[in-house]
Order: sequence, then C-alpha cells, then structure tokens
Amino acid sequence: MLYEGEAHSSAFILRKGWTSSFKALPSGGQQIVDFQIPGDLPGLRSVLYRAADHSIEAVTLVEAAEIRASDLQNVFSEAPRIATAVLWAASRDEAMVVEHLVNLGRRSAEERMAHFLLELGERLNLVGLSGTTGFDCPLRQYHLADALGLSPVHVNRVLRRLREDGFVTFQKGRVEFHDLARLKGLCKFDTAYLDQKEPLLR
Amino acid sequence: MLYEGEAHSSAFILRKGWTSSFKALPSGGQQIVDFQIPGDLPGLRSVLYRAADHSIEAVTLVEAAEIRASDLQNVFSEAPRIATAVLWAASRDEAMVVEHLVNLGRRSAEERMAHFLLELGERLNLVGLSGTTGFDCPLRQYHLADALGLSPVHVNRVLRRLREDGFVTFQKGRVEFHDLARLKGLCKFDTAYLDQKEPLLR
DNA sequence: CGAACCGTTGAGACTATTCAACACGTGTGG
DNA sequence: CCACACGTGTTGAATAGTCTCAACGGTTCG
Repeated sequence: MLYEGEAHSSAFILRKGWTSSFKALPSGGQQIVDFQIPGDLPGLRSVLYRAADHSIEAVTLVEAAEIRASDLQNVFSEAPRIATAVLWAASRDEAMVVEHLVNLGRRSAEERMAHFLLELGERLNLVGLSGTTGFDCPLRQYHLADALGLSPVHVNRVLRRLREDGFVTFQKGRVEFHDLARLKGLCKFDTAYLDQKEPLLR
Repeated sequence: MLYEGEAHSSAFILRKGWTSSFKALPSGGQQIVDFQIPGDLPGLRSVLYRAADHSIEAVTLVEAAEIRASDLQNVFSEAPRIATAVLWAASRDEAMVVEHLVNLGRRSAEERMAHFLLELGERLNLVGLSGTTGFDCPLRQYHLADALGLSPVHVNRVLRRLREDGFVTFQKGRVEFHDLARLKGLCKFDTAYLDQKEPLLR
C-alpha cells in the first residue's frame, strides 16, 4: 500500500476497514506502531514529513478517500482553523503512540495485552463500532505480536491465561470482555490520553 | 515543572540545558518518552492537546522561553506557513517517538542502548553540541533505565559490556564513541527518520 | 488431496529482573 | 574536623519472564 522511503505525499481518510502502520526491521521482523480504524487518517505524517518513515498496510479490505498534499496546503492558507484541527489530530496520534511506548517499556505481557484491547475497544466505541461487551476484530495473533513486541507463541499463552482467568476472550474475530472492571484494574487503564474533545486553540 | 493532568497551555523553547518528558505510572515507575536538548520545544503537544498527557522535568539547569497558546494562535492566523512549520516539528517529534517505540518493541538491551546513544549524538550534532568522537551527557544510569525500559542494574551491565567490547564508554558525564561504524552496525542505525530538511508543504 | 495459514502446546535456553551487598564521592550537621 | 546520610555506580546470585525450536490439529482453498 504505502511503503517506507517512498516520498508519498498523500494521506487518506479511512472510511471502512482497518490498516496498520509499522516499521520493517532489517532483521525481517516488524514493529506495528498503530492500527487505524474507520475515521482515522493513515499517512497524515507522511504528508508533512519528507519521507514516509513507516509503512502502511491494509489489514482488511479498505475503503478510503485520498487527501493530496496540495489540497491540504490550500486549506491551510484559507482556513487556519483547519490547520489547527489537523495539528490536533496529529497530536492525538502522538498521544496514542506515547501510550503504546509506555506499554512496551513498562508493562508485562498481560498488562500490554489488556491495555491494548481496552484501548481498541474505546476507540471503536467512539466511532460506534463497539458495544460494551466486546467488538469484532479482524486482527490475527501475529498482528498482536508485532504490535506488542512479543512472540506469536507468547501472545497465544497470554490470551489463554486471560481467557482462563475470566478477563477476556479473543477468538474467531471477536473480542469479548467478561470482566471489564477487573481487566481495567489489571493494567491501570485510564482513558485520559484519548481526550475526545476538540482542539484547545479556537 | 510541568505535570500530567494540569491543563497547561504553554510550550517552551529550550535555550540551554536538558529536560525529559515522561509518563508516571501508578506502580511508581516512569517511562521516559524523550529527552529535549537545546533548540527543542518541550510541551508543544500540551498546547494543542487538552490535558498535558505527560510530564516534563528538568534534567539540568535550564534556560527557556515561554510560548503562550494565544500567541501561537495569532501566528497561525497571520502566517499559515508557520503553522506548517509547527506541524512539521510535531511530526518530527512523533517520528522520534516511533523510533523509540521500535527500540522498545523489537531490539535487545544492547541494541537499544546503542541506538539511543547514537540518536542522541546525532541530534546534538545538528545543534552543534557534539563532535564525532563523543559528547557531554548529563544523564544518569537511571535516566537510561527509564528511557529504555530496563532496570538500572541491567543498564549498568549493558554499559559494561559495550565498554569492554570497545564500542562506547558512558562515564562521568561524557559519552565517547570508540568504534562508531561497528556500533552503528550493532543496532542497524539509520538516520533517515531524523530528516533534517524543511517541511514538504511550502 | 495437498498446501498454506493459523492457532495451540511442551521443553529448554536465554534475557532481564529482583534482592542484596558494597564502594565511592559529596554535602551537611554536630 | 569527623561522622553520617545520600545518591550513584558496581557486582553476584537466584528468580521470573519471554523466546526459540519443534511438533501437531484445524480450516480454507486451490
């Protein structure tokens, strides 16, 4: 879809489907930076920053609208408030990356998994794609592995433990929360960083 | 200095000294997201995003100029090219966070350390604070631990191994590269993500 | 029917952590 | 001036967490 190193000057608005943004490593592995769900703007950073410093790949079939760099430029000149809104969106992205960073740096495998699933549920909730009990999830265990910095084998074990302990199940494309409160406690989940409100500047 | 949760609507231009941006964890630990060196803009995101989603702390004595949110807003209206430049700076920050994320997710302790020291050297080089053989560094081993997601004890062992293997020394406030090429090979260091050039939009 | 992908499980090896102890330098109060 | 606490760096030993390798079952699809 969109690969590292290409000077690609388009972003997209994702209407349907999921994508992942990741960095490929010389060793052959990859680190997934984030998943995009409907409503997100994959590739936003590549419009502003010279080289796409990471790649984007479709996880499911995708329906997206292109935003060309030149369009963005015009809008910026004519409607500075939109510039602000875009900057806000970029900041929100970065906040999520930061949370992901904390996830990898200072949490155990179980906590990472719990936090990841809760964040995903919360984000899907904001765009109406998740109920309180669970959500449909097209990801594979190896997606989780690349996102959480774990081996696929260990992802499997962690999921098993969370399932056997009655926290959450991840099976056949569906995530079901069985004890949301206890799960949130497990990883000290706090949604503050998702900050759904509008930009500060107006 | 600037703490999480406070709705602080100022950013700073750091003139002299170092700061760190980090997230404190309920468990008592903390994950350092980045260090800021002279020329950086600590707190930029907190201007645009409602709550400061992470904290900033001085590492050394610091000299900084404040940028108020209202000023930024005026500049945005009157000079959209500056809006672009700010967005570019934010994108660069995010690119570094992403690289840090990869560091934590998919590299061993030695690779992390090597990559971290090389990145720091590169950044300091861009602002004239580093030579090719090494640089002055006010960080403690526990700073490295919080940044790299390692225990302080392990940081010490890793530094010892890198020193004994002739890669690099980190002692008494000074980093000395003894075999830059081999060190870059160790962690596959690639500066592309630092992308020193100006914004794409113009 | 076979190939490919995905999920599952076990065993053993390796990495990093925790706990504990000690050395060294610095600043402080008696 | 000495005694002491404190921060920092260093090292060892035991432990916990995660990885790798290997094997196997189920599904889907050609």
